[in-house]
Amino acid sequence: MNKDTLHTISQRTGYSVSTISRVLSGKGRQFRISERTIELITKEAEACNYIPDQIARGLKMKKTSTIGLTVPAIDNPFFANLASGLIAHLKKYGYNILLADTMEDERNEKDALMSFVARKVDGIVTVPVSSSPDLLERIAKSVPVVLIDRYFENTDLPYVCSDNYSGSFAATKYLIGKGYRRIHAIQGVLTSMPNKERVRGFLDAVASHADSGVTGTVSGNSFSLENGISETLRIMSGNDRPDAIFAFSTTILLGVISTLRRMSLSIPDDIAIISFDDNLFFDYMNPPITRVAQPVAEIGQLASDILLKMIDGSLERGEVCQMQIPPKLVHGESC
Amino acid sequence: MNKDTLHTISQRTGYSVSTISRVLSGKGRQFRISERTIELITKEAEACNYIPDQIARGLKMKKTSTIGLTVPAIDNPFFANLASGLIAHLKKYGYNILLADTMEDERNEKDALMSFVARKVDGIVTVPVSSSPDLLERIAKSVPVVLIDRYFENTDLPYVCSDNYSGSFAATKYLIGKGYRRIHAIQGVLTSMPNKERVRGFLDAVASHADSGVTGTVSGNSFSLENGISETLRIMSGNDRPDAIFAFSTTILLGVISTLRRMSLSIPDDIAIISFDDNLFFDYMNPPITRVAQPVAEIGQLASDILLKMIDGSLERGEVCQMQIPPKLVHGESC
DNA sequence: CGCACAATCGTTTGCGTCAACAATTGCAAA
DNA sequence: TTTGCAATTGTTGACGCAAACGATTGTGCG
Repeated sequence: MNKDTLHTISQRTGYSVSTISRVLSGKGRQFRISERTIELITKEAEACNYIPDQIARGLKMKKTSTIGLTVPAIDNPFFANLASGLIAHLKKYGYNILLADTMEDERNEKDALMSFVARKVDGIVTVPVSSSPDLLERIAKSVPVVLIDRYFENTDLPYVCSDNYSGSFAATKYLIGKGYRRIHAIQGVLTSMPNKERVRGFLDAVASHADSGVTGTVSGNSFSLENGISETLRIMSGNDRPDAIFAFSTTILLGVISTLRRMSLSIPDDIAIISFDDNLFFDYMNPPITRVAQPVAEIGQLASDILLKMIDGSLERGEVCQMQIPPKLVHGESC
Repeated sequence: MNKDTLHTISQRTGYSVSTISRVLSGKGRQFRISERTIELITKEAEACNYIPDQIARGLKMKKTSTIGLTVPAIDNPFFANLASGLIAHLKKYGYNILLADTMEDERNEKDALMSFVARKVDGIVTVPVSSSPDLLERIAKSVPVVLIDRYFENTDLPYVCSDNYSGSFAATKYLIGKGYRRIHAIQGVLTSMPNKERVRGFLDAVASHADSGVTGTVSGNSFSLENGISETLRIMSGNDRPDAIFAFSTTILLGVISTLRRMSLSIPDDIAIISFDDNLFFDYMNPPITRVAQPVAEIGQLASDILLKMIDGSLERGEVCQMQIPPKLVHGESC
C-alpha cells in the first residue's frame, strides 16, 4: 500500500509527472488535459491506491494542513472537551491535530512549541502553562497562535477564554442571595490569569454586600485535589467555619467533598458548595453540584475560527482579538 | 524566528551546507570537523535560533518521528487517560502525536488512517471503530499498527486490551458472593469484542452458580447514557426486578444511577450496582462505585512498547503479539 | 623530496511534489 | 502556404535536508 509516487504512475502510464500531478490534484480541467487522459490517470491512481505524500507536498507548498495543540493535561475533562471540539471543528477544514500534553510543565511546553514550529504547523492553539509570553510572542511572529483559557497581560496575542470575573461574581452573588454569609473560596495557581480573575470577581461580589455582614476569605494555591483536601481541613477546623465553600476547579471540589464527607458534614445542610468548571458527573453526584460551567465548546469553536482567519489572512496579523465568553451558572442542589 | 536554513547559515559562515548539517546534527566529531569550526557554527545556529525543518528532514529520511493515534471519543475519560499515557510515554522517545477523534464513525476513522499514511507516520495506535479489519490490515503492511481496547478475531494485528472476560467474571462472582441472586447486566455495542467478552464472563459466572439459584439476564445495545436509562426503566418496572445491576460502561452507569434515584431507590440497600471502567469521580459519588477498573496506564504503556519494537525492528513483522491485561476490582460501597 | 594518509571540508544528488516556463500538435483564418 | 492560437502535454527547477562520494590541504616518514 502506498508505495506509488507520481513518478511510478508516470512510468506506468507514459504521461509526465506533472500531468499526473495536475490530474490528481483536480486541476486537469483547468490545464485542459483531455477527458480521456484524465480518466486513464484517475483509474490508474485508484487502482494502485495512490495517496499523495503530504511530507513532500508540505515541503513544496509550505503548508502542512496541521495545527498544533498544547494542553496542560489531556486527562482533565475540561481540556479533553476542548480538544474534542477543536479537533472536530478543524477537521472540517482538512486540518490534522498534533497534540502535546505539557503536563503543566514549562519545559514540556517549550519542547512542544518548538516541535510545532519545526514541523511547520499552519497554526497553533495553546493553553499556556508558562508564566511568560516571550516564547509564544516570538513564535507568533511566524505562525498564527491563539491562546485558550489562560492568557497574559500586556500582550496582543489573541485569546479566547471564559469571563472568569463575571462567572465568579455571579456564583458568589448567588450564594449570598441564598443567604450564605461566611463564604470561603479555595483558589488554584496564584499566578494564572483565570485564578486572578476569579478571586477578583469573588471579592468584588462579597464587597458589594459587606453592609449585610457578608465576609469572604480566600486561600489555597493549586488546582489540585490535595489542595482541596488540605484547605478544607484547615478552614473547617478553625473556630470560624464558613457556611459555604467556593471551589475554583473540579479537582479542588473533589478534595472538598471527600473531606467534608469524612467529617460527616452534609451538603448543603451543614455547608454549601459551589464550583467552577463543569463535568458530566456533576449531575449524578449526591447532591448534584451547582457550578459555573465554562462554555467549552464555544471557546473551542471561537478559537479555531480566529485561527482559521489568521491563516487565510482575513484577520490582520496586528489586529488584537481577545474575547471572554460569559460562563453559565448551572443549578444543582449543593447550595 | 526560524527563517534560517542550512543554506543561509552556510552563506553567513562561509562553510558548506553539509558541514553545517553535520555539525548541527551532532556528527561534527564523527566527521572530524575541527573544534573551532564546530563552535563557530554552533554559535551562529544558536544566535539565529535555527530549527531544522522536520518536513524536509522527513522527506529525506523517510522518518517523521510522528505516531498517529485514533480514539472513538477523546472526551471519554477512558480514552483521554489512554491518550495521556501514550503521549507521555512516546514523548520520551522523541515522538509527536497526531490525534484523530473518530467519533465512533467508520468514515472518520478511514479519513484519519489515510491521513496518517499520507503523512508518513512512523506508527499507528488505534482504538478501532470499524467492524472490519480490512483497511487496518492493508495499512499494517507498510506501517506498524497496534490496536487498543477493541480488536478483531481472525487477524494477526497486534493488540493490547484488558481481559474483559475475567474482569466481568470476577465482578459477577463478587456480586454473587455478596449474596445477590438476580443480576442484570446492561451491555453496550453488541458487535464489539470487549462487549462480547464481558457478556461471556458474566454468563459463565452466573452459570457456575446456577445451582444456588443465581440468575443472570442481559439487555441493552449501546455504551450510552440513554441506554442506561431506558434499560433501567424497563427492567425495574417489570415484576421480576433484579437485586443487582452490572453496568458495562461508565456512561451506562450514570444512566442507571440517575434512573434509580428518580425512582427513589437507594444504593446499595434497594439494589446493588457494579460497573466496568474507572473514573476519578467514582470514589466521590454517594455511594462510591464498585467497579472493574481497566489498567489504562499499563495498556497504553504496553501498546507503545510494542509499537516501538515494531518500529525499530526488534519485533518481527509476522510475529503475533496480542495481550490481554487483567483488570482490577476496585471496592466502593455500591454493593 | 615525494608519497601515504590523516584531517578537514565541499559538491552533488535525490526524497516526492508542484509550478513556472516551454513545447508540441492541429486546425482555422489570412 | 503561412500565421495564429487553442488544445494538450513536457521540462526543469526549486523546497530544505542528509548522505554518498570527493576534494583539498598538511604532516610525517622513508
